[in-house]
Amino acid sequence: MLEALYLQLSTHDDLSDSERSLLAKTIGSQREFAEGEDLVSEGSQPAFSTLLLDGFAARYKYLENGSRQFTALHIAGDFVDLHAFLLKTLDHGILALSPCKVALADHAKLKHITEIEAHLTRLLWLDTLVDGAIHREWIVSMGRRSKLAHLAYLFCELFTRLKVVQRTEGMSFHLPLTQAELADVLGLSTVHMNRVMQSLRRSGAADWVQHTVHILDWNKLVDLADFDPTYLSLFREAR
Amino acid sequence: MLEALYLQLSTHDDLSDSERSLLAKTIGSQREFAEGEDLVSEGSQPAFSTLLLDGFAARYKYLENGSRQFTALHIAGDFVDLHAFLLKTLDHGILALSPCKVALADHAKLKHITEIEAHLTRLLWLDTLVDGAIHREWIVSMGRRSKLAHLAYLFCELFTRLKVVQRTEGMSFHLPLTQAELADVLGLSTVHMNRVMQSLRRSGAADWVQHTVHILDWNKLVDLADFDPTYLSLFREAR
DNA sequence: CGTCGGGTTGAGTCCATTCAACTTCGGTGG
DNA sequence: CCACCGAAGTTGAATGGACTCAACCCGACG
Repeated sequence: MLEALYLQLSTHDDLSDSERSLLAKTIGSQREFAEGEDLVSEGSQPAFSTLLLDGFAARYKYLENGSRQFTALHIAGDFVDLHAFLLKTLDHGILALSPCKVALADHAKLKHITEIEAHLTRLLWLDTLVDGAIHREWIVSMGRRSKLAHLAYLFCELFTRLKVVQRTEGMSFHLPLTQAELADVLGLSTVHMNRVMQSLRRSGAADWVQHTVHILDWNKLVDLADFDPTYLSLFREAR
Repeated sequence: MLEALYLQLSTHDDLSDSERSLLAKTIGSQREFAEGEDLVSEGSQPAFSTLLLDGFAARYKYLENGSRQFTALHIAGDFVDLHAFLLKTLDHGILALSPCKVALADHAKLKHITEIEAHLTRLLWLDTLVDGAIHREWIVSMGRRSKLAHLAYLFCELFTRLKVVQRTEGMSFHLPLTQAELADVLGLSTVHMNRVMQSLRRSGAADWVQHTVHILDWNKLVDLADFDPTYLSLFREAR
């Protein structure tokens, strides 16, 4: 059940059997959410953190004027609100973009891990640090990349992350969003999102049909995006 | 010497004397950097983390086309690359925007803290989580706020953070950047940065002369920015 | 006194937005 | 069975925002 989490953590460093079983004991009840439901709502102070077992979810924030911005996309194996364990109050909501299966980890048990298992604590900490590294890349994309490059970058990142948790098929992956939702990732209007997508299609680097992204020319896509996966820390090292 | 760090950490939760002295023992040599120098260079694998004691610094990333984006601004008391302790390889550089005084914390000693002091570990972890929360707000600003609102937001954030470490004077604070550097924060051209700044001045909410920001009407600035400081976790709570 | 970095201004172009219309497709009820 | 409906995608036209390029101002400094 926790395979995807194990895959993610063990990409960064060795994960011992005792650590795996401690994690398993920390994870409590399982739950399912329908597409469009909030996994966690804005401003809440949950007593547990949510581990995404399957599906796609997004962190979002609404502004006064009603516009919405996604600040992160989450996939299987992501601890979508591990940070709430210490932040206490969640400053954003988390939305299921597809049907989602999740498991809940009690904050008290997470705290217990920090008391007795320093190495596992560091791995969980690292998990939130990679999250931050992804945020930084998004900032770079929004500030200085062209919209086409930003989109290409997003596809590179998602493909790389999904591959870690074995959710790719060849050079394709499932991406069950609408163009309007993607627009809220890139900070675009839906109309322009549509045009940027057409421009990516015309480039021949990738395509997106029936909720599936097909990468037609990886090198071209990486080149368009100026993509460098270093920030994902995908190498095993003592932490 | 570590006053600013203590001020920041104790904003989130009580910081005991023994924790303070452990931190003090962790911090090694002090160093000074001139404006324009790199505190840490991109792609490096430092064996220590850098605590900013005084001055302004920025994390930056260059793209292939030569454009630059700042992904964070750092002030006194910020552990500018605490995350490098676990990420190992730094995916970005850190630049001194003013003369900077820093202190270095050996990674081995930080690791030692995680082995013996769970509560302090959580506070340091939290420090990096607040960092992430700030990133998220920047993403929202870049994606969905108007440029004027984005600038107003930045001033609100900086004022709030600087107040914690007692670097404000009344409703003013020192901000030793050029407009070109601010443009690299907001993701704008220098020309447009200049025009947005004029627009902010005309609004009467704030002004920026001789490297000093004067907040003339806090409520109006907050309103322009749609600013809510929750994400900075500025309340003391058991963590 | 000349130079240089930083700030400011104007003009022209291109990018992204809004608004509105139209298509396609799957679902649903008469 | 098919007519209708709504959600998602696509297109066109007009507006306004942001960029580039270029010029110019100004104060600090050698």
